[in-house]
Amino acid sequence: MMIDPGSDGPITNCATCPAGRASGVGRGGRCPFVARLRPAGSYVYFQGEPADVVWFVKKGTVVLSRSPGDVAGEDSAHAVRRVGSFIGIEALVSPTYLDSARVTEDATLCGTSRENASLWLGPPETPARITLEQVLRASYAEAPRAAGADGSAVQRVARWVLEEARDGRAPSLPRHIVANLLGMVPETFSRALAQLSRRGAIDLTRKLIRVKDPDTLRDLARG
Amino acid sequence: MMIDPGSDGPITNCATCPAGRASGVGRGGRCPFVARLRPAGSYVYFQGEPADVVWFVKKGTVVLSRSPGDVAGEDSAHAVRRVGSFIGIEALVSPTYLDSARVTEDATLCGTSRENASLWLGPPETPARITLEQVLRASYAEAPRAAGADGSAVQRVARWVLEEARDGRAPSLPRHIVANLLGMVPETFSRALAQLSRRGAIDLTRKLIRVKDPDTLRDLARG
DNA sequence: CGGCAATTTGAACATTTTCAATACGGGTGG
DNA sequence: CCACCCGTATTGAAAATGTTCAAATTGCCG
Repeated sequence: MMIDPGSDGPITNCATCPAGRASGVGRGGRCPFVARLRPAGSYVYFQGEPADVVWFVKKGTVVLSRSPGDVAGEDSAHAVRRVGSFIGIEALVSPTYLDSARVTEDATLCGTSRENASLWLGPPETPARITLEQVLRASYAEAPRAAGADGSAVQRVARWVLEEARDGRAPSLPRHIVANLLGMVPETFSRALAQLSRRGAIDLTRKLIRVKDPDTLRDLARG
Repeated sequence: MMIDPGSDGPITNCATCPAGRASGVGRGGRCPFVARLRPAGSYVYFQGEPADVVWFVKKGTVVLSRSPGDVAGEDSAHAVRRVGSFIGIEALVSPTYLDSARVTEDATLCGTSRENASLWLGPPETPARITLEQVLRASYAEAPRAAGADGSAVQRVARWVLEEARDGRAPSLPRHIVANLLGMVPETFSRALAQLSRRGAIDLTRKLIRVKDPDTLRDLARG
């Protein structure tokens, strides 16, 4: 399907590739990324696999999808990556891939191991690197938001409680904001919380949510 | 509202701050970021304003929200940023802020101008910087997805068509993937497209979507 | 103690999803 | 070159889910 023709300008040459240029290709530098062809329909990696390779898209289109919890069917795409994007870059901050990547248009991808990517990025503790890592962590922490896209209100709320309670966070956020974050109106949020409470998964007062029965909660989160 | 107490560990000292350490504070370095106090309820910046300052959260909580199109009311929060996060970091890749940032828990924020931040990050065209910039661009390109959170199916689809057609992109994505991206089932996507076509906003064939009347389309996107 | 704002509850309403059936288009083999 | 087949996209009607609007409740603060 197309929306007006319009071309996507594949990158064919390391000298015109941002990664290549940053590596100093042509000025004696060497780029650690090596190109591979991937046909439309193939998967580059799956959610949950060890994140061993970082990729860069030189040509084609890749769709990222994430399924709440475990390994994915092919549900819930959440982003499209085209020429000039890194994919699997979460390898820098996560031991496993956080989503699955599927080629939807024949692609040329340049890949390199996590170690080489890390070397390539230069010393840790430099401003650019800590910033990069923080930004990556922040993007991928938005997992709940991605999960928010699908599932019933009760499931999303259950997932959110699980997620937030896991690291003992104390959001102190007004309910209507949380509701918003989860993509629902405050009334719906309230009802969902009430249901979680009715089923015995949480203890609920107006000011505090406490996990009472994590297993039940997990069940409710699953559906 | 809380989910179990649990502390948030504010950063009180530049020597324990990632940004401070990366700047070499204590080893003769100097961190360009300077601290400011912000009370709960205040806004740090608004969507659409010139993005002149990059912030780092040392204490407190900030909620990011984005409204499709123009300047925001306080609708549709889409992310929470806590201690250790950068906010307004889109300043590096965008002339204006892409969302509004509102403090929800008294905060200490360290800020510095875009220029200083850029200096601080080191020379452009280094691997870490081009990677950072690419990742930022990718995160913020997910705007359509954020917009996806609210509005009716027809509105979201209209917005998507507008967005994709704007830069002449040719996604060639299967419909069920696009539908997914927009947070709806393929059937709903199909119906929405049919409606857009019925109202004369687009030309629709099974394989191609062409914008026929951008104004009508914009109206439909607005609601 | 009274008033205010946030939250919860209820019932009608609107939208989206579901499930099932049909149409379309591209590719294959005759 | 055409008929047939298969997977994708579309349409229809019923059911589920979330939203809206209005009213009642709760906790906080003066």
